Amino acid sequence: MSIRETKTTARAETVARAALALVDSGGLESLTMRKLATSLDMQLPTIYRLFDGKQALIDEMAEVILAEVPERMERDGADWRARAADFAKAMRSALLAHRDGARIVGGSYTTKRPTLTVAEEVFAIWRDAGFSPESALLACTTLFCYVLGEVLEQQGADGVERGELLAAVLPGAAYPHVATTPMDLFFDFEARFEFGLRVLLAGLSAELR
Amino acid sequence: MSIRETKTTARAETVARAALALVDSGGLESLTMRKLATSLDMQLPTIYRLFDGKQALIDEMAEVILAEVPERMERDGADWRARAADFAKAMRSALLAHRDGARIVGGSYTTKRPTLTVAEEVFAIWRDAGFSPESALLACTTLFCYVLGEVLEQQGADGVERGELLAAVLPGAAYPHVATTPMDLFFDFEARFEFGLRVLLAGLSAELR
DNA sequence: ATCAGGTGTTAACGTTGTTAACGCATAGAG
DNA sequence: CTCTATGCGTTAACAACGTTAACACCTGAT
Repeated sequence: MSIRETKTTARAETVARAALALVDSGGLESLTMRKLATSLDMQLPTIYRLFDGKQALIDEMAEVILAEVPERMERDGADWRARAADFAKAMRSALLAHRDGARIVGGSYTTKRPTLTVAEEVFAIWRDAGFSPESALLACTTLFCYVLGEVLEQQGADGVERGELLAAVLPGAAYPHVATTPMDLFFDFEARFEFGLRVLLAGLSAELR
Repeated sequence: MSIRETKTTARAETVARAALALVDSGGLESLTMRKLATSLDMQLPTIYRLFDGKQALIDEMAEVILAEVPERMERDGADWRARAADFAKAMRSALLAHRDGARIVGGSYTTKRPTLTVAEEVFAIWRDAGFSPESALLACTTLFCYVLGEVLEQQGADGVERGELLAAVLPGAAYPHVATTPMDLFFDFEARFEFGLRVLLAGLSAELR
């Protein structure tokens, strides 16, 4: 029955949200089926009645994260470049909104409604701009992979002491170029994203001609 | 003593290579300290004398993967665009050379010699092309993150049945743009990478001016 | 010959993901 | 109203995992 089906998935979504809260406070490695169960005042095997296993849980968590992407889009630009930038920023902020968000999304593979909704909206951006269906798909995957990789690196650097990297760079005789680059920028992830997004949009402009 | 130090790291590298062989045949989740020990005919705690824990092992594996990047570069182009493409292809093939290679590299964070060697060589590409130190760094991180994200998606799609995705797309009334895009291209990762690389290089050309 | 420091081994601890088996309630059929 | 079947929650347990303490060994310097 359709009503019972939505009821079940709504429950699964609640559990996935609780799992995300656990990850937010302790990182992905701290996510445990037992902790999740006690945080929800339910018993362990009850969770296995909602998900086929831990990976299915993580897939649902990825879905919850991606579902926030359309909500974070502003859609105020008519220009396709503004619309694409809008999407990229929304996806980035959705991934950053939860600790290890990029690892959760990148490690799962899903084909449910939120993913398709995002895909539909993003395809429209490039189709409206005049890209061919093939180029629109490729533009979509390129931007998606870049944002995913960038946030992955940012969230992976969270637990790392920056002095460690900067100190390793100091013995500069062997690495002259490394020694003369401003490594503070390496940790300025806003600047990195701004640069990468600008470069990608410029490249896509060239592709359009 | 320096000799003893290199001796130890050479042993650690051997163990990391054996771990990579295990991952190659069974995926990253199948990597177990116990299996690794028996595959090397050594006892479990011996491995803990070489690595502080499983994450340190994975860091070393990432280092082994990245160490192959310079070896895979051809360095036959004088044009900075050819050199940058050379690096990107070398990094991609190094990540693809081992199952879950992108997850291993993306999930670890290291500052040892192979990483710095790669960084040095890649920085040189853009510095020689006339980029400022800041732009060279940002160009490097942008390209790195894109390649990482792209390979991550490719290797994540390995275990997925393609018909599943294509079938999910079929109920096309709700998703007109999705339904009219050639989804086979989604799994043509060579074409995806070629497109993304071209776009990035075009965008970086624009940045140079 | 003695002693110290690194190397390998045995055994175990606490946790993890996952599942089998059982009891309960609730709803539909007679 | 009674009987029955179907789904849900609970108890208990399994096998496997990462990690570490304790001990035995061997080698090389004093």
